[in-house]
Amino acid sequence: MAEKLSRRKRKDATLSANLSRELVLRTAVSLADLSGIESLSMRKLGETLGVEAMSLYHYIANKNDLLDGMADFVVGKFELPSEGSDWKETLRQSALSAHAVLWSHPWACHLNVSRPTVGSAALRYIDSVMGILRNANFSTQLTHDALHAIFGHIYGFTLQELGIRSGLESLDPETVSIRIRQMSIEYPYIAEVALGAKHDHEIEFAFVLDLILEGLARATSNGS
Amino acid sequence: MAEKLSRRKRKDATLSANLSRELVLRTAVSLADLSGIESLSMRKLGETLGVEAMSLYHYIANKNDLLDGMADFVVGKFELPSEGSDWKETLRQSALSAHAVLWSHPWACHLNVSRPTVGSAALRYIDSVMGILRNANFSTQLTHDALHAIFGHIYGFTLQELGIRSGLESLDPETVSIRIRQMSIEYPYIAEVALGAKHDHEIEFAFVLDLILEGLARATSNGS
DNA sequence: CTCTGATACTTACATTGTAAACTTATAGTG
DNA sequence: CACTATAAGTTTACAATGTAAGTATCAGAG
Repeated sequence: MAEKLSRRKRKDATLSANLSRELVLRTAVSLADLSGIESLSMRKLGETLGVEAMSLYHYIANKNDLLDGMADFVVGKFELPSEGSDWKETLRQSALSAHAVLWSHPWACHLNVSRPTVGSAALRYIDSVMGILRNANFSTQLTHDALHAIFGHIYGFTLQELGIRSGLESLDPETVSIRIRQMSIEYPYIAEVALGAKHDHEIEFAFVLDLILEGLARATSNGS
Repeated sequence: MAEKLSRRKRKDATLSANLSRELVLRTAVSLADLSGIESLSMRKLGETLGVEAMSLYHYIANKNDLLDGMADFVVGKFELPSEGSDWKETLRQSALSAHAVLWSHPWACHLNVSRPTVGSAALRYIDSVMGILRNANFSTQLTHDALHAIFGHIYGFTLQELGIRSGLESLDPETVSIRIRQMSIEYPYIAEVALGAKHDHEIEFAFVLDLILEGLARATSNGS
């Protein structure tokens, strides 16, 4: 008994760490931003919150729930398309925002894409985009296809760029140019394009996005 | 000593399990197909090969190396675009093949997209696609952008469809229609589109693919 | 025969998610 | 006021994982 009491050495006051689901999620997000999602463990998360790992289970069901929450947290930052304006312009704007958000949380693409669960922020976003399309006289079918086209681009393209970025930042520029030169024998086109093309993820993202939006515009006018 | 000998109860003959990197990779691939990549452990892989986990390290450097190998193994099944024919048609064909391959190895998209390393099969594929584009008079810049557009579509779109598929197959149809009806209040457009649109991943994939290829065709004729 | 290298096994350890039982601190009730 | 239920946090424990380090077997070369 006395032993048990003596073991409780730390903080009688801090026993109320005043956690909340919100705080847990936000902390997890910044931890992931800082050192990658794969190194995010319950124990580390607890530690940065000044709490044991098990305490977190009062706010989240399990780690999957945490990851779901983080994913939806990020989606919640996407700028919603605004009703009433030109559909192409507002969807463009919104997609650019989504890309920017995902770019700043490199782990979020993977999360969103690798778990089937769809959070409320994601539902709201999807519904919003669909609303824009429907009100621009897209058929339900074309709305469906358009959504997939746009989301496919947002996630697919961003994932690629993130992969390239993380691949490059582990190498110094010296090594990169050596590698490219080595490749020029076996993979001539890759080397040529790597040397000849400029690299700007935002511009490229917008370029392909416009290409898709244009195509959709044409599909509506043909289809109706 | 005698103890050590007696402990060696099983198989004196099977000591030559006759493994190889190829076999290890292929087995890992079918294991992942069967029960998902997240449940693929070194111990299980060893077991299905009739070998202890540690023995595998003679053929692969570590688990990351195994995953890299698996990813590239799958990319190796993509049908290469064929030189000489119409660029749009051959790229279309090749992209459809990639989609089909990824569809049948649901874990491969994630692998390819979440690790920065690029295997030799991937390099060969990329170089091949770039060759087609360059020989169709695409500038290096446009070749670069086109590649990202196409790959972004292949991976982004397929990932989405895979997510939907795995989300649906964990629910019975009854539950799904109930869910949709529930959503119709808060997310009216989602419900409407879910009910109104047909679902065929191959057709949709091709639809968006054509949209991108058409856009690229237009971009070349404008640009040059 | 001995030596050597390849192949496989054994043991051991650190890290992970989380179940179960415990301890308080606090709020609400009589 | 005492009493008790609840919420918040801790402790301990366990199974699963990747893999480092060391050991044993055996084929072929000298």
